Amino acid sequence: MSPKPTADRRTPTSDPQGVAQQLRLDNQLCFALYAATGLVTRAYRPLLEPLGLTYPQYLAMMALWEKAPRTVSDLGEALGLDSGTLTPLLKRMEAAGLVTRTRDRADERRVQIELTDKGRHLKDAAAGVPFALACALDMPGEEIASLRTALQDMARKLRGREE
Amino acid sequence: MSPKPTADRRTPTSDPQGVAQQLRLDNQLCFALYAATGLVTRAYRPLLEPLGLTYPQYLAMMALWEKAPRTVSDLGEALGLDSGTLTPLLKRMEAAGLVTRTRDRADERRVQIELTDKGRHLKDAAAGVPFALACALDMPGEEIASLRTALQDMARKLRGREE
DNA sequence: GACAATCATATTGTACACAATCTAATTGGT
DNA sequence: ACCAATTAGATTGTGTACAATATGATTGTC
Repeated sequence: MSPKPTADRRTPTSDPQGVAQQLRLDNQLCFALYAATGLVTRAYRPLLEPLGLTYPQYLAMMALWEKAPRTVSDLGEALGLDSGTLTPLLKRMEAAGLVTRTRDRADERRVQIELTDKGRHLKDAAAGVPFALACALDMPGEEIASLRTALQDMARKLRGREE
Repeated sequence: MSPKPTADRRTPTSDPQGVAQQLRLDNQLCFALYAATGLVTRAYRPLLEPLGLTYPQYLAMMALWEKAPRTVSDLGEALGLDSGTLTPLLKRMEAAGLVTRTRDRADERRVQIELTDKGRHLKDAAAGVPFALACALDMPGEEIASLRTALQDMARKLRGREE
């Protein structure tokens, strides 16, 4: 526990104060992000299970509640996912009776995703989810908002680099 | 573009200012987190590919560079992952020659994960990764640190609820 | 010392996630 | 009209991620 100058902890690489600290898990923003995402996903699970949704499906439904019908690629852009992820996800949601997938007559390459009545009505059942999760987070609203803004700013910077 | 009082945007459910706003993707901390994690993972990919590591494997290696040998469950606790995820991941890392997996003689239920020389030396090659990613983030160091702290605080609260 | 309970890991099944590739349809230039 | 380039989805293969279950070892109790 005492950080004495006696070198009782052998550092495999000669590294007084550089790389070893840089590569510590607890010092990584990326790991904090990774761990937080995993925990949030797990916090959603019991809330979404009664609705028959997984967490990515819930995000897709939110995107569709905002705007539907819309194409697969439009949805993919909103969620930051590609067709390899969305196609099977949407097929499962179609099998669950939440959405329909129909080819666009105007451009047969496009597939339009539309909500079914069941899918639309699920919004009412989902209305309590954000509040329930906010309770689980147990953070003041403004703290949540500032964290969200910081993450969105970071995302904007990363998005700018990839195009 | 003009937010006039004329109701030109029909809201499917009667919802003047409540659920529709709550369920908007852009208002969700969870989606900001989800999207940011995906983007960060993608930002790491080109940096880790030369090392032959995926992003979760890189996290596992960081945990092992800090402390090895350690058991699968110990590693799982550090990373927030269960054995169902770690076992195949560690087997791939074993196949890549980075770690060894050996049963503990004292308690045959345990599997000790140890770094190979190749795994240990990979640390030197990984030394530049955190800096390269910090450049990609293009954020002042103190902003990164405060974001990391905020995420760790949130994680602590979520972890407290599940035990 | 048998034996139930517990613990550590592995296995199985389902669900994301993405790179690479394929197919088919549209568009643009000639 | 033709053909190259582009675009939209689907498919395939690899790699996480977790719930549920199985297997085998250890511990506690009698």
